[in-house]
Amino acid sequence: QEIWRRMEARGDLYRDRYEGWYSVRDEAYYTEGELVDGEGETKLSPHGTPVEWTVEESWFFRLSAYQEKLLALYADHPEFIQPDSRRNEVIRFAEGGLNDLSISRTSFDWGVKVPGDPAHVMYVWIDALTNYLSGLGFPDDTDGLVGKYWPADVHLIGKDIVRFHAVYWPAFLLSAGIALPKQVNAHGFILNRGQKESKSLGNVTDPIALVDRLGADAIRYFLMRDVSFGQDGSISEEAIVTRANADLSNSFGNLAQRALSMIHKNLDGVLSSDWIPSQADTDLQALVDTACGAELPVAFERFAFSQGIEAWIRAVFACNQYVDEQAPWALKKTDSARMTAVLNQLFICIRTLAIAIAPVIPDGADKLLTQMGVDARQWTDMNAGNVWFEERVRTGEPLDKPIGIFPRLELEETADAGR
RNA sequence: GGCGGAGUAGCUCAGUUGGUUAGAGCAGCGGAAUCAUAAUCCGCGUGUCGGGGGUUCAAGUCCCUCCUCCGCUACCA
Repeated sequence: QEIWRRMEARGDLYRDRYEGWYSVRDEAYYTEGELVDGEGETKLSPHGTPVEWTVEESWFFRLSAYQEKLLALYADHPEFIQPDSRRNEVIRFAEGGLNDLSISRTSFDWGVKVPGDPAHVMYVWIDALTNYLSGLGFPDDTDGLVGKYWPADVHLIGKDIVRFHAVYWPAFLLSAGIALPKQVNAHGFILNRGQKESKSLGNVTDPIALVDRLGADAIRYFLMRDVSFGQDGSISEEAIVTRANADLSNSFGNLAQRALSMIHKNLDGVLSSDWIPSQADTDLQALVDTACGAELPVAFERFAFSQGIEAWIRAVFACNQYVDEQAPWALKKTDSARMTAVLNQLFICIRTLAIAIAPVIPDGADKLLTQMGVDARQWTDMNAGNVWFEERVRTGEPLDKPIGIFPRLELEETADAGR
């Protein structure tokens, strides 16, 4: 209501009659062109619901007055709408002319009352979008939440609601004299085997059941790794299992398992800093540090999750390669000092890898680091040298026999592969 | 209809402002190794870069046109 009052004070609200084809079931008006012919003389909405010519008193927002301001905003702040393809769409839409918005209804009474006009309740755009602010307590800010969290860094939304967030919402805020969010970033849809999920097709995935079968880590990893953020992505159980087994079980999980096992068996689980790194060791650590401390975070910052994870998995590959080249199981008989160096070096790298990927697979990363005896409080100093390692060595806590963190996933035998 | 995006190896995709023999992962084939979750490592790709035409010394990368798919938006009647 406060925002409403501010917009009204600005002179951007006015009352008028609204008439048009209205569908009670859809709670929406349609233009003549959108209607389809029904039986006889009747008209139907695009969704096939009945419509009738309705005349209603309604409050309007002068969206038309904000066309130029919005276009200037898009031009001055290219990052306001991302990705570029969506930005383009919005600009074209705004250039095509903005009509004033009907923002109140009298046909139902549940909802936020219009100040000074109790017969009207606010329509969905107003009360839904303002939740971003009212959820923080606005206009009251005794908790300091509004000051702390607004303006938002980014509205991360689905591509189907770009217009509300990139056109209507900033216009409302401009009118009410409130700071705009810094960015609206639209992601794509997840498609089931390339098809949009729908009730009528009966191909809706139950996310809870999927998590029960495969685990949240595997699904999160797949979505972040295989779906190019901003575009639609195709999902299937086979694809998730294939990806999780290849990267998490075979490459990363097995790397941890083989390294920790050797530390447990050959060093009695005891870590040591009493070794001098060779060229191969420092090379490996540099590669891992660059991937985890620079490439991944930089990519994540730009919402390029798949690219960030790609850098990470390359570091995992490098570690496996290192293990094979150094062959600590052979060093065990020939050069136990060197074996100690190799295994401790691996321990250091595995920790870095686990911390870097923790946002994507928090459960597995947490289990692994706990198993390694790495204090969760040390997760943040990924780039602060190896101080943590000295501390870890000093504790003298031996590693127990490691337990596999990412068991290979199996597809359900049941031949529901048809769908 | 208008505007925009996409069409690259069996699959999922990368390919900077046009420039050496077009790349990665997965899958597949061959080999090594045996510490490890039958996991790992090494080697192996003759792809009409959607079709056709053009510009250029040189085009997946620019221009024209056509085909297919997708998104946003409009409409004569």
